[in-house]
Amino acid sequence: MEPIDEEVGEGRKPSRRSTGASGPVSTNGVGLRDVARAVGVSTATVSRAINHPEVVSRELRDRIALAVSELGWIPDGRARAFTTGRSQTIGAVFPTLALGDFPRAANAIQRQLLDAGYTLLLACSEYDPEQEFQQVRKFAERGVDGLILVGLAHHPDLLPFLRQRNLPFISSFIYDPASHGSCVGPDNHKALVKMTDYLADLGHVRFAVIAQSTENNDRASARLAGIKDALAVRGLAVRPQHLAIGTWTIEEGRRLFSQVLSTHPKPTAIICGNAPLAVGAMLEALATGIRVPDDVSIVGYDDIEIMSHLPVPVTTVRVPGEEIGRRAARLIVDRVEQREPDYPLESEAEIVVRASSGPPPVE
Amino acid sequence: MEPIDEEVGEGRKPSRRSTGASGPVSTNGVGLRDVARAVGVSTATVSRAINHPEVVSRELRDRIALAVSELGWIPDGRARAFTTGRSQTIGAVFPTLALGDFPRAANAIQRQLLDAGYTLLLACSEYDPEQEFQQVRKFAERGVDGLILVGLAHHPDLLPFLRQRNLPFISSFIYDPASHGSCVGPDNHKALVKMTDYLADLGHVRFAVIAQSTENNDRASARLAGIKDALAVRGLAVRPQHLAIGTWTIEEGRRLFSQVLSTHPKPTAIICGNAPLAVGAMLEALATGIRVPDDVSIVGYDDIEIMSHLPVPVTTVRVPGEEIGRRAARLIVDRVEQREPDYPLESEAEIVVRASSGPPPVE
DNA sequence: TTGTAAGCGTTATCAT
DNA sequence: ATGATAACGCTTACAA
Repeated sequence: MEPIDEEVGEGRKPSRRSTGASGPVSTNGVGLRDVARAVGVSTATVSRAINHPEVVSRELRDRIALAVSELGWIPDGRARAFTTGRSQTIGAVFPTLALGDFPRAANAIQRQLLDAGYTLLLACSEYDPEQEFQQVRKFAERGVDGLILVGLAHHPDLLPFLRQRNLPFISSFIYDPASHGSCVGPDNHKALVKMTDYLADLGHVRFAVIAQSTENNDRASARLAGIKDALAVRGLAVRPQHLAIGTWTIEEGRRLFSQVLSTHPKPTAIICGNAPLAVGAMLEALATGIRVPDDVSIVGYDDIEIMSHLPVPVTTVRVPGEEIGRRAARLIVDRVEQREPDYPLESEAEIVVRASSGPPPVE
Repeated sequence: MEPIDEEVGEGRKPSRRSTGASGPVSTNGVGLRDVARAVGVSTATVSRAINHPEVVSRELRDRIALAVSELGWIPDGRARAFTTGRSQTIGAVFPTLALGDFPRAANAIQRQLLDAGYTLLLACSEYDPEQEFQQVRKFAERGVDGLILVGLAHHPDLLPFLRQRNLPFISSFIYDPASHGSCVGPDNHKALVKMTDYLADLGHVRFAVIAQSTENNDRASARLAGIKDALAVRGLAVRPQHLAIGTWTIEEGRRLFSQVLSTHPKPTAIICGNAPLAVGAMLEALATGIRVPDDVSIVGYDDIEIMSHLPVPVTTVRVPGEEIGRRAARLIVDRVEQREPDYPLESEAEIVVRASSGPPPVE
């Protein structure tokens, strides 16, 4: 009844490559063929039973499922990716994992992707467009189905590259309505307008800003612009000596804080461009006996846990990192699978008012 | 001179799959064939020119290189992975990215892998062996060449699974000489023996421990055991009411700190099992007017930046996360490529003494 | 509902 | 040094 390939198929021609146990292939040795042979059906049927169960008869489906688990067959993702042209893999390039909401978001992305049947490839650019591009090329070579980037500013060759290869991508941690639905995140500019307005409404007029470099960082730029624009509306501006640019460490925050506070006239409100800078500023104030908010108000960006626990809890912009991550993952998957997103892409950045901000000191 | 396949090869049989521009294939359309045709050589030669340049004549190599860049050919990683059985991909499963040295290590792994020509697949287990196993299976399906895990305690089916599929893996953030060179990290037990000895030598006898659950976490277990063993040597022990188990948030640290400090007799030294717990303990002490180290000494684990910047800088165990990450990456690559590691696998955990620890108060 | 067989892009063997 | 070609494991159009 099934003498079909008794000789042809029995000992599937020994591949020249299968060098035995030490060979590169980790596919366990059992393939679709083996399952098919065990059940006495064709590989096509087994494949269908796996990928389109509804189209295979119940009885066969069960026997196949049994054989699969008995033989311990696991689909070979490499072969699958090869034949289908899909790797079920998404690449993400973050500036770093050691800052603000990035770790949270990365986590959320990965979980969400898992649910959608995808796996996350992760890399960091260290805020260097060159590195980002390199990572993206690497990912493209690896055959990712889509990419999650951070921000909209990239290496000049990056977008052409992606376009040419027809590789879907989205930008995260930024929102720009102009970008036809491929952005997910907060409107950084708006967020800092809000924050600045809040401080100005308290009566502040001399603002200092300590922030990370805006070079290659459109989120940071947008935030700085938000501050300047909000001030401009009121006829205010940040004096040059009140603008200090640095990195994203606590130490830097301390340094820049004392730097801007050693000017005359002193600023009465200090806006920090990221969480470590804010923490550093706060701790430096504490250490040097500067009273917050009586002498100076300090506000930050990113609501990481420490912000609310410092001796003087810090007013900050809360960016919903997890939500952004989840949405970024959904969005890229939807684009890859040619579905329209049916959820909001702009994440509300919220001002969390805590004890570190108050009216300016009376002069 | 080259009429060879004027008709056979000219229009490579239109694949039934090439559905045109919207197809799933993002391989840009240009394949090795096209390069070969353009140069007038066989695909084999082009392949060789790419992978074993030394075996191709200089002249041809150059012409091929030219054609490659002109046509914008990029190797199709999926096809490559398929034929070679190697995906040049390493999977890593971390408990979380939002704790201690994990982000740093993940970063370092990724960089190091890049240098070695590999790409990182990253996932989180949330300290759940079930999730970890699921992620590992996913990675195996995706065809990773090797795995970086954290710790030695895993789902019971995990190791058999990896062994059966002959998939190389290493354990990180832990050191166990017994595990024939597949571990890289600090000896957690030894580290806390050191720390406990340090405190005991200062004169402490009543130790409290606030730490995360040791369930499914052999690093945490080892640390706890280290404390207990070091104390036992001196005939000391942690009283039940001085042992508080929780998670890894600052808030939890505050809660557990006040919990153990509300006992009688009070502990004079508090060992915190991770960084957020230590930060929380420190901030709670500060907030409630408990003097550190005069009333109580507080020590932590992991030397994240905030530790040295709190109003009272925290004595802690410094684990070289970046070094661990780099070594983990090198080690797994070496195993995959069947090389012997020629660098140390044990990372020294160092006690960083700061102001938060001192002699116990005189009674 | 199931089987047959082509084809995915690359690598590597073998022959030249 | 180079070319012809099989093979990798799976999916899917088409035939039955």
